[in-house]
Amino acid sequence: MTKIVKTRFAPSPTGYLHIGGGRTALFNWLFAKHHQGEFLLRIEDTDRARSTKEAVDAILDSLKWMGLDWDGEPIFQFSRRDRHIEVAHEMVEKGQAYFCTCTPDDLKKMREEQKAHGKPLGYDRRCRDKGHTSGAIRIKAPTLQNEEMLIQDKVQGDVHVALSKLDDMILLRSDGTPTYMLSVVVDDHDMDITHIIRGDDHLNNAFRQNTIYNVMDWTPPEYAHIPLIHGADGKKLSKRHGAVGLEAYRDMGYLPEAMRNYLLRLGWGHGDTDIISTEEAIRLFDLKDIGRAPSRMDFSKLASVNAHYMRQCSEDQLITMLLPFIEKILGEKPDEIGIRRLEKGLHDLKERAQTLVELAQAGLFYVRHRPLPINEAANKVLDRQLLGEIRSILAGLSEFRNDTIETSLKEFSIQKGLKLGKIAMPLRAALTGMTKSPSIFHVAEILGKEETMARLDDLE
RNA sequence: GUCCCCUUCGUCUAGAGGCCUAGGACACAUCCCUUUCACGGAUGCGACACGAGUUCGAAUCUCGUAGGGGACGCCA
Repeated sequence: MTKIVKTRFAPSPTGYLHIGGGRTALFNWLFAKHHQGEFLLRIEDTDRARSTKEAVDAILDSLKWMGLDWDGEPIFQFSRRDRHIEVAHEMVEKGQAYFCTCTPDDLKKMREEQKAHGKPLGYDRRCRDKGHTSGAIRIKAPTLQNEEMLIQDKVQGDVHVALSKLDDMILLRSDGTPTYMLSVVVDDHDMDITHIIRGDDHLNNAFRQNTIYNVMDWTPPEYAHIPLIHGADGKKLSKRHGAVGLEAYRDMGYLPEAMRNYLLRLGWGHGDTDIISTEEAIRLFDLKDIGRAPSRMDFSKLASVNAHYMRQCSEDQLITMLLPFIEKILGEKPDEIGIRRLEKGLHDLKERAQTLVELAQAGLFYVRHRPLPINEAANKVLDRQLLGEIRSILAGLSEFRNDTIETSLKEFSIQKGLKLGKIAMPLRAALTGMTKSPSIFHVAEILGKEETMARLDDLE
């Protein structure tokens, strides 16, 4: 009988959810779903000084927005500290861990000396055999010469490290609180986590953590260390690359499904397919298809994926997502008439926007109150005399529809010996205040005869 | 400094020794469509980091070199 697959996402609540963290969460979620397993959320708040409630909320919000639902309640690691402490003492009793009385100052000095002599950095085990009975607790890392430890990583393959490289890390701080290194192992073990999928900045930690599994005689989980996401310049993603927190992407108007698709394809591939729905992703996801090289954030690709999902989205769903953005630009809630116009216009509008922000800007003229602000480019093409003639033609239409408007204005253009564009553009400027819009005949129909006339009259 | 990992178009990737004159997507360029902007369609630009080896044959295997990334905390 095989164990049920259990993964976990374990962010530390010291800030917003990083986009790389979002992808890690996504991979854990997909892997669990693929195997009909469980995906747990554990908040790693053992660093009391840096953990905040705000950060916890921000992380939860972002995960919810991404559509990554976890099983059960989030687990707060610090609440399990008694159990962690108990394990640390058990290791001391087993003779596999010891008390250390070195001060941070001592250690700093030690490291400086190691650096100065070009020696490998690491604790020199000076307290190991002193038999102290208080202080911080350190694990006794195996010291066999010429031996190595092997980790069969699902992404990185076989990775070997010489045991001599593992130092006696701290399990319990001198104030009695457990460290991350101890807590993760105890929690992952107690929670029956079968697969640890995390950033490859933790690859080295896997070896150190395995020494704890070994001492406790526990079976280590499977590891999958995924490469990090870099900025467009190939450097570690940081604030100077622009958006790093997931909530920033929400505010820039990206759709959750687009985000999932884009992040999935960053470092994971399935043949030539670029557009992969979440359902497909669950079906196809496999750790062996994760690449081993770090990948770079590409905003234009994200935008194009987003455009795809916006086009695919029903007008119904789209308007719900769009309204907050409209409201933000407008500075107030649009009225019912405006919303209805906008909704009708969405079908044509969504073809020409890549984000909800762009879509909101492009559709703003539907919800704006008269008189409409006219931008500079539009002002240049406003031929008031010609618009006057256009107005009288439109005024004469008994049926105010896309096709009747177009036909009448085409006739007019032939009559005047003008290209249709010469007529359509001033009308566009007058009705939208811009020089870019969907078919202006269609726009006029949606605005309705009354509003169209009124907007033309506003120009006089 | 020490250890670990990585390396196909600008970017994300396909590629498991002959199917590769290396495929797709995004970006870019040109053209078509067209009332503007988009969408759509067509074409183009463009990569196996380098050097040795193994082999009849290497993007694919081996070894070096170079470059990039990560880690070395009483942070996570």
